[in-house]
Amino acid sequence: MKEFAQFIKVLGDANRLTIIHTIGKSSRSVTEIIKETGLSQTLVSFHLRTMREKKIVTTRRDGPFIYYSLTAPELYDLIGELSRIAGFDNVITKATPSLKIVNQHRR
Amino acid sequence: MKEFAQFIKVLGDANRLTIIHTIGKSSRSVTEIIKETGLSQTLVSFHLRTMREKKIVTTRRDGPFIYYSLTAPELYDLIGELSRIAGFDNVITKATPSLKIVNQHRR
DNA sequence: TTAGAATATAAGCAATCGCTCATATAAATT
DNA sequence: AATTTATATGAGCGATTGCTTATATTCTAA
Repeated sequence: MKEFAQFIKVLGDANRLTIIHTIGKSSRSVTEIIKETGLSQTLVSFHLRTMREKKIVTTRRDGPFIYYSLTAPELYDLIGELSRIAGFDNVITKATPSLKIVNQHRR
Repeated sequence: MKEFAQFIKVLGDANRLTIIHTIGKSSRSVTEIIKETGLSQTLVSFHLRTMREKKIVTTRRDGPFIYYSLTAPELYDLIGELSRIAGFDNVITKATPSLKIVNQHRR
């Protein structure tokens, strides 16, 4: 039970949900995730690690790129279902990551 | 998105999942929850509050008792689904507090 | 073999979380 | 009215989380 709770807890973060949304339909490289979410490289790698450790995502290397995808693709729709019954009108499939770019910091 | 993430985060706690399991099929008073989960009164009330605030549970008063139930009953099965696809063999519908000890030894 | 991309990791810190203790409120019983 | 039962709440705490900064690793190309 504790283990399952931790699995859910990892899902319960806005940035990680954004990443899940990004890789949900088909796998994406880290660079692509960074571009599409507007999150910093370090932050994306940071979150990918914790999701990797909980087996939420898996990786495949292709040359210099590492592609991330959901370990269980059904998870994507299930989160959509969850947002629906929780009264959030399917956040996961609607979320617009482009809005985040505004919040980004300059280097 | 942030709001939805917080909703999920509240689900990601072993004691709260235990409580959800307890009230999942039909509503239970706080006293019943305490008995069935083995958690302290204060801890149960504490968790019920955070679930109330996130609208995960709702209450109905009957005399001195306050009965708690899931705001969206489908949540119960959905969590079961989630545990299944996450590879936890439907923790929510199987785990009773007494079984928790057993499950720790298995696996 | 060096440079430059792509990605990961460790350390440190503020914010949040989960819990307990003590106390408060509300309804039922006497 | 006083007591008992049922439930809620606030304050304080150690633990965990999410983030950033700085640095490391891995791969490709020149």
